[in-house]
Amino acid sequence: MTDDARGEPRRAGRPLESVLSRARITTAALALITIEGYGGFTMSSLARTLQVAPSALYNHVSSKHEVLQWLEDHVMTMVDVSGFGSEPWDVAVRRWAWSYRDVFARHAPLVPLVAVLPVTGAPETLRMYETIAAGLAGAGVPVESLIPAIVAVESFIFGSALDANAPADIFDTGDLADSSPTFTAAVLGQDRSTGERPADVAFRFGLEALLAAVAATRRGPDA
Amino acid sequence: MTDDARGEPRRAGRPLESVLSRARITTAALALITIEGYGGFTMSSLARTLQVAPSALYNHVSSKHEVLQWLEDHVMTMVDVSGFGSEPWDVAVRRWAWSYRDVFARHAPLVPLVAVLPVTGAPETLRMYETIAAGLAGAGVPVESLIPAIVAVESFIFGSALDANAPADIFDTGDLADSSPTFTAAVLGQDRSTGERPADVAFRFGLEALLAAVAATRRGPDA
DNA sequence: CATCCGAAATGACCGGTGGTCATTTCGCGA
DNA sequence: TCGCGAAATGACCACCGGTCATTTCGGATG
Repeated sequence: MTDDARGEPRRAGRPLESVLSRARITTAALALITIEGYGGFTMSSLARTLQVAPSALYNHVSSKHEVLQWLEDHVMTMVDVSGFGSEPWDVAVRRWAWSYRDVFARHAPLVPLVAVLPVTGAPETLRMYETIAAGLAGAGVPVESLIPAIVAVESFIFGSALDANAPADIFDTGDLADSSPTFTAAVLGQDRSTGERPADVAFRFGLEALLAAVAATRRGPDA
Repeated sequence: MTDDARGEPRRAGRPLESVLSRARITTAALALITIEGYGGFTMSSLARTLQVAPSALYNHVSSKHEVLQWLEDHVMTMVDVSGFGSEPWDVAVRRWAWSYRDVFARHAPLVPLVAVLPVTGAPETLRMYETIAAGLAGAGVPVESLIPAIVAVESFIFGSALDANAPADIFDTGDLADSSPTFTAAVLGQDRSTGERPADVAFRFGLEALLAAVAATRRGPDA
């Protein structure tokens, strides 16, 4: 064959003006989900939003799962990493973690995906990881502790994001209260003096615990 | 009347007295999932396993979601709480937490359900909570700290169960390595001297951090 | 200008899903 | 003996994600 861009990165022929693209699909998906929720998010509804036949989507996307992966990577840009570089490391981590949890509490169905999604093909997610890793490394966390620390905090965040969607009466023991006296007492004995949601209290407790453990791994700026 | 001569002589005459029941459905569901995985678990396949028409299930169950909730409660009995009452509190919690994570790593699709499932109607789950609460209370954890502590540890376990299903190369930065030097170095710099899986290293790190925080809330037996 | 390439959109179509419903099948108690 | 009612049935539904042969049409080529 000649060099006329058969498989060239330069598009040989660009006949139709890209009605569909990763960015457009992702944006439309996010808009649709924000309005309708994940329950109403189907390939048909997404196509309808884009003024396109459902099957046209499959010229740009290999599966619905892939759309959700794109969406996940986009959602990750909403996580607040602004503390890194401008604040003490622990303040930055707190701001990041709370924001991270809040964002994915609003997108809980994405949690099982992001937990197993390779960073390849998720550039925004990787960008966030780089920011966190650099921030922690700069704070003196040794290289070999970086990944375990990040994964542990992240796992806690994912679980907490799911938990944040639990109904308020999740621990109502109802007519089984007799068979679980200690637990029932614990539910009743929660500190309700601050107006904080129970899920937030638990999140603070766990986050501070992890923060302390990360702090304990730190080495001074010199060797 | 065309239904006999089906190999099974006692096919007919079974309509009364519990051909289907919560226990039977749950057991069959677990067996089916153990063999086929969650991908192959449908109401049709479940009904086939039970030698019953799919619609017959709906006389005993209101939705597939409910079947999964029953299953979740049953799966909870596989979590090892044997340490409570026979071992020091921290040993008991460690055994429980590792077992809890392992069980739900094998049943990851149930994690988003159990995270928001009210304990009412999940008696086995409640039994476990009671055991944990009593164990911690007996160790001196004050009542008002019980729920936050349990929820925090549980959230961490759920997130870690999802994480345990991540592919080994999840952090492979590939051709984006240049743009994420610190993170890439961290991935390469993981301590591989022990043969432990990265997910296990992270889980240990987080669990010990939470354990230390729980220990810090303890009060002496008096007061 | 006439031609043709090929990426992208189309719409019919597929197998399978969870779920509903009118109907039938009996064991059992009156 | 007979009818009640729990339980199983099978046809049926709307909708899902996904496939495929076909059509459209902008733009590069000569």
